[in-house]
Amino acid sequence: MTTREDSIAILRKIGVTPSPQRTAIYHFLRTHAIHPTAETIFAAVRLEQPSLSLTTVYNTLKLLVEKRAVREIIIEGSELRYDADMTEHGHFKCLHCGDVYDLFPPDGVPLVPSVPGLPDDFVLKEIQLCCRGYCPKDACRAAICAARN
Amino acid sequence: MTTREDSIAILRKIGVTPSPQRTAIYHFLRTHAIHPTAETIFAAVRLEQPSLSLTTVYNTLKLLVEKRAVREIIIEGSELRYDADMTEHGHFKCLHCGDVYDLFPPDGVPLVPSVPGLPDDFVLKEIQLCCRGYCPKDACRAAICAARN
DNA sequence: ATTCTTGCAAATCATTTGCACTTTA
DNA sequence: TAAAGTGCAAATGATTTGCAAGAAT
Repeated sequence: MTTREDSIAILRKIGVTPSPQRTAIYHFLRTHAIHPTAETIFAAVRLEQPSLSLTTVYNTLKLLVEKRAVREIIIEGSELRYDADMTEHGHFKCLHCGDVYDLFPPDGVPLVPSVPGLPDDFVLKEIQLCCRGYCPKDACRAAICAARN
Repeated sequence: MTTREDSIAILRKIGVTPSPQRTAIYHFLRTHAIHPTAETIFAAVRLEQPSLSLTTVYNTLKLLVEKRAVREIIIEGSELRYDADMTEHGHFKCLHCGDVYDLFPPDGVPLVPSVPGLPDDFVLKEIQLCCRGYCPKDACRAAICAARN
């Protein structure tokens, strides 16, 4: 489940005091798998916590990333996005509509089975896979031809 | 070869007027596979062109990316890096020393053989693969244990 | 002479920092 | 009441934009 209680329990487990702000931010991330930016999180959580500051959003995100409860993902330069789903998965960004999709490999299949060209003496800790292309929406399919210029 | 003449010829071929600034920027990228930031390029090219402005570096990079002569790569958030090598390859960043390595798959092996979890009706245009871990340098290997905290 | 290219200065956007205030243990 | 957490305002860093001056066709 993904109740607020669960989110609080996880925060406690990782040694983060579940203040109202932190709880709201983390719970928002857990219930909205939309890879939000700090700004998006701020706008959303502010609705229930009008006194919330952007600084607190940044502080909390930094803390959660350090505690490995949240992952920073890079989909395009210049802004970081956040994801509370720590299972291994990649991302796909539609070049037309801009939507970002999660790519979950089927059970038992690693996201990247092996990294071609990585020498044996390198120690791999994490993989970021981000693909770009066109999603199946009609408008986006139509844009494929237009992009061939 | 990677002579200045070659760089100029490529710029001509893609319809970019090879001004001294553009030529110097593009040639720097072609001869320094170090994934430089705009700032790094600026500092380097400025040595031979003291009047060069950072704006011109950004303008030129944007133009070269549009013309697909250069690729924007994202290795960590907050800054874009540039790469004139358009062959398919990934990157590996050492979490200890910060060095970025290219990952060239052996001949005939695709960088990512298939993307697990990508539905058939998505059209794939490009893949960015960025790995993190520890490189084989002694100091970096030693840092692996320290990181287990 | 018109268009392209450059470069300065100012603007913008995401993020961080310094510090004072508030809350909590 | 000491420590932790929050939030405002200012600072920073990367990039973009507006615009005037210079170079090229």
